[in-house]
Amino acid sequence: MVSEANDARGRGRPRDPKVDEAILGATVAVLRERGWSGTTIEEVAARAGVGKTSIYRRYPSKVTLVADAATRDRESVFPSFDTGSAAGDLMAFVLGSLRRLLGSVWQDVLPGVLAEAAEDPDVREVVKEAWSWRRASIGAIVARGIERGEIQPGTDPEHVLDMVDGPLLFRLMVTKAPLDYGFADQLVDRVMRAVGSHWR
Amino acid sequence: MVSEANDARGRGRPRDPKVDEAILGATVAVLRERGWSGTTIEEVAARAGVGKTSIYRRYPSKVTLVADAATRDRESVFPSFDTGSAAGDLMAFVLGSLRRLLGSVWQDVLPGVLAEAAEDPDVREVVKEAWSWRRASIGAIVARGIERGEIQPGTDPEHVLDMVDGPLLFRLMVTKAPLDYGFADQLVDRVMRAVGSHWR
Amino acid sequence: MVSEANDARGRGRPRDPKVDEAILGATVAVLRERGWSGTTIEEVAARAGVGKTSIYRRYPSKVTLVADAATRDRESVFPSFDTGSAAGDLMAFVLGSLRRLLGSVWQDVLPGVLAEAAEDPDVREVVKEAWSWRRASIGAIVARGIERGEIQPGTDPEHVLDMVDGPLLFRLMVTKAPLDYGFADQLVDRVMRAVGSHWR
Amino acid sequence: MVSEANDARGRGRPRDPKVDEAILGATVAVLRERGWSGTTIEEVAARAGVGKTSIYRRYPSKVTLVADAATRDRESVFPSFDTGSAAGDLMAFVLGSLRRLLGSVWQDVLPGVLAEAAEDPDVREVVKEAWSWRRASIGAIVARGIERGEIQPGTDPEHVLDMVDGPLLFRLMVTKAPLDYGFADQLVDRVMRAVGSHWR
DNA sequence: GTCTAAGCGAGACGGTACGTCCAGTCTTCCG
DNA sequence: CGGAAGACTGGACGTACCGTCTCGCTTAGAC
Repeated sequence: MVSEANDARGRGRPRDPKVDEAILGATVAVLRERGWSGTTIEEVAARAGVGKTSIYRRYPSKVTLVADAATRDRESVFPSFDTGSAAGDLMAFVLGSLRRLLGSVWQDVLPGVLAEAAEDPDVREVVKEAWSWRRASIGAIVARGIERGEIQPGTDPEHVLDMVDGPLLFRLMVTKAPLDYGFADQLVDRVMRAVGSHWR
Repeated sequence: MVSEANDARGRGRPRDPKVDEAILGATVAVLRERGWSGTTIEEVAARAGVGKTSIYRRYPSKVTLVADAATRDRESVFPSFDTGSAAGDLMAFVLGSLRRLLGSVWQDVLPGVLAEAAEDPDVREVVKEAWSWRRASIGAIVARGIERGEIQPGTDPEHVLDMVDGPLLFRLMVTKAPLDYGFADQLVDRVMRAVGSHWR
Repeated sequence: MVSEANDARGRGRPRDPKVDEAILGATVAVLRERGWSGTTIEEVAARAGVGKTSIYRRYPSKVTLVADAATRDRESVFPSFDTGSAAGDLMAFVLGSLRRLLGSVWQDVLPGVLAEAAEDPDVREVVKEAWSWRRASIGAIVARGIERGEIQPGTDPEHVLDMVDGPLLFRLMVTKAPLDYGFADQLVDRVMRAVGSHWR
Repeated sequence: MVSEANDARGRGRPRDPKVDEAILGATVAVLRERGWSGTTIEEVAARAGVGKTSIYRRYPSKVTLVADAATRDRESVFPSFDTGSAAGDLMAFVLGSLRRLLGSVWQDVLPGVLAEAAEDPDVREVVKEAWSWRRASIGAIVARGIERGEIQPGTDPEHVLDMVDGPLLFRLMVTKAPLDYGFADQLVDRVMRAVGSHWR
């Protein structure tokens, strides 16, 4: 997400990668102890031992900074491996998601980021980008499932994403219901009932 | 949510109901044209021709004000009538939800409110409260379905809520995918496959 | 110079005179220990235990704040009393001026204020205002001198002001030559030679 | 004032005189359209098509840059020629001063430079240096006048400088009264009355 | 003909202060 | 005493420059 091809190799002093690191590190630290709304650019800058300018030069807004920091906090992406069955793949994906989510700052910042995204199209773009790997993973799982005959041909991966991430988000942001193994199990069961060829 | 019972009938000048109205009206107007984060108590007060004090006397925070205003914007609650079948009841519920949501300020306001709720337990309480009628409606639908033998006994209404409001929220806040008749149809189909006794 | 008729007696909380005092006091203190350019609104606010807003509400700029503070620092105006002779009056005026100037913050801030005045017409107005009592004093002295026959009729007080404040300013800002009794003596002598009827 | 002797003739690339020119030209331009305080090193650099470093390599501060630029803007120094009488010499000097002053950026820049000088001893040195030719000119005029018997022996040229540059500065910075022929005439008259042997 | 120190434009760096905006509270007067 | 007005403290915002520091390059005298 760092983007803007750094190999512009334009003239002038190049950006110091240590500063990049310091900013992201400080951002994660502040997020952890102050939460989304308690996080200010000012404090991040102070904590990173960096001028505010150096942050604004890299990120146009708090939300882009935080999104980048959260993305890097843990390597949020994990391999979508082939377990041999669609249900297995899904289970692995859901459990992996939960594990990463619960351990990272994403859990704290997601509501704030999504709120911002609702108002700013640029942020929306960032969010979509950040979600694309999930879309891709589900797509792969569904494709393999169809090949194996476990999932109905013509199944739209987007709907599967609705079924997986929808309840997850709902619990995270509204009901605060637990995101545990039982939840994952039910999720997989529902998906397989909805799009499976001969589930149970 | 209109604040505490006004019939304290204490001494002194009673609250002016015109002020209540002016505040709520101005809040909705400002929300519509500035969005959640662009809405400030200051502007609402100015627009309503009211002192900031008169707002703070009624609402402890922006989020409670907005929640009240949004709730009244359209009567967001609607009766959950009995259509004769579980699938019909669900369809009615989902379509009603969509109709109310898409026409009201809730749609603009929800992400912001949920973000606030993630950090402030008081707000979380408000949100839970605001969601309770949906929980109740789903509960009633499920109960009738079980009675009729359409829905598996022991079905947890909470899971059904996950399946209905989860994707809805996900589309609203993340993918911005359409919330239309087709979506509603799929939603109902999935729910019935997941918890129906002999769907299709 | 506080101006803006406070007796608008409009509704709303009236300005707190303690805040006025705190601001001016802090300004003088900061000026003394940091000098003109080292004085920041930020520090004045902090020192006064006052929000920056409360300063900006009263003064549109640093220079107006400082001008007001300096004016009040010592009652810079002093009575122009009648000593019986034009030379005596002038001497009293010059010595009084020196005494007040050297003891107040004016000495430190004058260059900065005048620099600002050179660029901002509003500030120029403030300066003119602040100088008007000197113009008036000289005017009175000249008038009395003409009456007594000591000063040539038709003498323009403005020129006398040139002769008095010009060298004073020049020494203060350029040569840093001493502003002492000898200087005052010479000043008076020159003025009397230039506009006196029969000096020496 | 062009900075230190360039004939160090050390190794390395010599300074590009085009850069010198570009900097000074841009400085004058920016001074004219933005005034003293609106002039920033950053803009001068941009306007000159030059790196900030190239300016800082030549001038340690804004004030030295500006002083140099202003000095070169017009050849501010002019010969103090012998007109045959002290009054004539003085008149020539004053009129020359006015002519140079009013046409150059000095007029805009002087207040700012003097304000800086009030706080920074290094700048004060620069100012004193810049004023020395005036001191010298007046000295020469006074010396010739004494020789001719027109000016009282023992007259301190410094006082004459007070009487000439004082009112000039005062009008320039405080009263904004006109600096015209009449003013010059009065100035000369006053000086001659104050230090002349038998004026009129 | 290399070497090499200095100059060059560009622009990132840590900082500081700016003036603005809101939050939520407090204080006045009017009805 | 309720309500409107608006001043209060406080703190983050995003901007603008400061003066310093790399960068990769050019220039031209010294070797």
